Amino acid sequence: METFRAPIGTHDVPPPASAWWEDALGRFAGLARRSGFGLLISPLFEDVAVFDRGIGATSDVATKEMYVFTDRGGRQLALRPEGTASVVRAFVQHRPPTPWKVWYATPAFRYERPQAGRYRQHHQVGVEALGSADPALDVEVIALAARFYEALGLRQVRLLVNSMGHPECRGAYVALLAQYLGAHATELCEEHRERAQENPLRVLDCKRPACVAVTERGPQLPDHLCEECRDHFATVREGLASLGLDTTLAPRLVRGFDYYTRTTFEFVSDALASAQNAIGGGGRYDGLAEQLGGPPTPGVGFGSGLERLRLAWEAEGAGDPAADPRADVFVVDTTGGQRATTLADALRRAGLVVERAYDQRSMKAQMRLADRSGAAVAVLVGPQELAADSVTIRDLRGAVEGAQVSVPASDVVAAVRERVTER
RNA sequence: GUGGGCGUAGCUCAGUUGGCUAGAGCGCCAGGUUGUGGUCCUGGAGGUCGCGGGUUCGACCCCCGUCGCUCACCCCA
Repeated sequence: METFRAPIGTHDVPPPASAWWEDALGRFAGLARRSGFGLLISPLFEDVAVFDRGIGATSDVATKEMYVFTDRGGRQLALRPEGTASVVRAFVQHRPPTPWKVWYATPAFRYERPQAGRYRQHHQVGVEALGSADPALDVEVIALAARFYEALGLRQVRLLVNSMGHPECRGAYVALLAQYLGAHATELCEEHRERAQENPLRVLDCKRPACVAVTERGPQLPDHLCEECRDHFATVREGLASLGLDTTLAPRLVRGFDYYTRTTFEFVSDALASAQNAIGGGGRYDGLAEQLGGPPTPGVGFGSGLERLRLAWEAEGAGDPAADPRADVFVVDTTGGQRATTLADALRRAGLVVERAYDQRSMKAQMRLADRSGAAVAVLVGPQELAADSVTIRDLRGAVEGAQVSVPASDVVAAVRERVTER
């Protein structure tokens, strides 16, 4: 019989490890809600042009990493490779009142070779805020990410910031950079020797020593911003500082999507040894709504990868490994299981976490399962209890471990609750 | 796309210079216990040694191919 595996680059998160995901998603939802972000549900796939025009048709992600397919109606669609473009598409489609603040949790798909902290399907949480250019919104978005990491117990996180200016001052800088790179073309790495003029900003991102040596001595983005962009960036940094959030200026941080303007930022985990140490990132994208056919609308947001957060969390030893969800009570029934069905239902309706055995197992086997379930008490039903319409409640843990008492079946919820809340 | 490492039980792994019915721990199941868990003792189930081909009297071991996992480059979460 042929066996199947999850497709290359994808993975399952079975329990108990998935408990961490539930916890992280819950914390993120709470933080977002308290900051006035509402949940946006949107399709996993879009017209491929949403991403081409959104993240930039020349970007690596758009050119060679997208899962593109043609549906039965001949439409060219793509699985979302990142979160922002879809959100802005939804904004343009619905034209909600601004500021429009939404959060999301979504898988993202990129066709690339998997390695540590990199998958073909990964999962992101993020927020987007459209309709305001106020630097206070940049601060709010970045702070939300920082508070999320704190809430997960992460400590070894650094915040890198940069500003890419708006199209005009960046244009002037890019021209300057192109000229500089042209003069030093022979010193660049092999890949960029030819291609530097196509997209000069990309060279800033290159980690090869040859390129780094050239770009770190060349013109720096933050030094060439117009006055407005310079002020905006300064206000963002001051705002972050006022919240106790330290920033590291990263003048060559440009990130891989073309839509960014002004503020860009990246959170890196110093606990991750691999090259994939960015646990979250984002920035401003003041021209993106217009790119997608909407009115000129400023926007800012971030996305964070759950798989990498989990890796960072593990690397930091930030918490206990996910434990099995503990049961409150385990129902043992040696009379066939019908009583277990009704007792479990009653106890669950009372809000307790209830487990039971199946397949008419022996008393010993059921008690062993009860013990391993972590339940504080076992509710036992045998022929005697069945005849008397009672149950035996046995304490499995704590000071009174092993003690047991018989109660009428009608009192089971109260009797169990009393013992469970005690622990 | 390119390169390195690795594929033996559900999991983590041993397996000698190629040589007997391929092992251990954990987990799982049963018994020791005339209704009662953990610790302990005993027993049991479970493996086409990733797959295909080759060398050999003989392959888990050597060779080739292939698939998968993993790490790295590029880029990103």
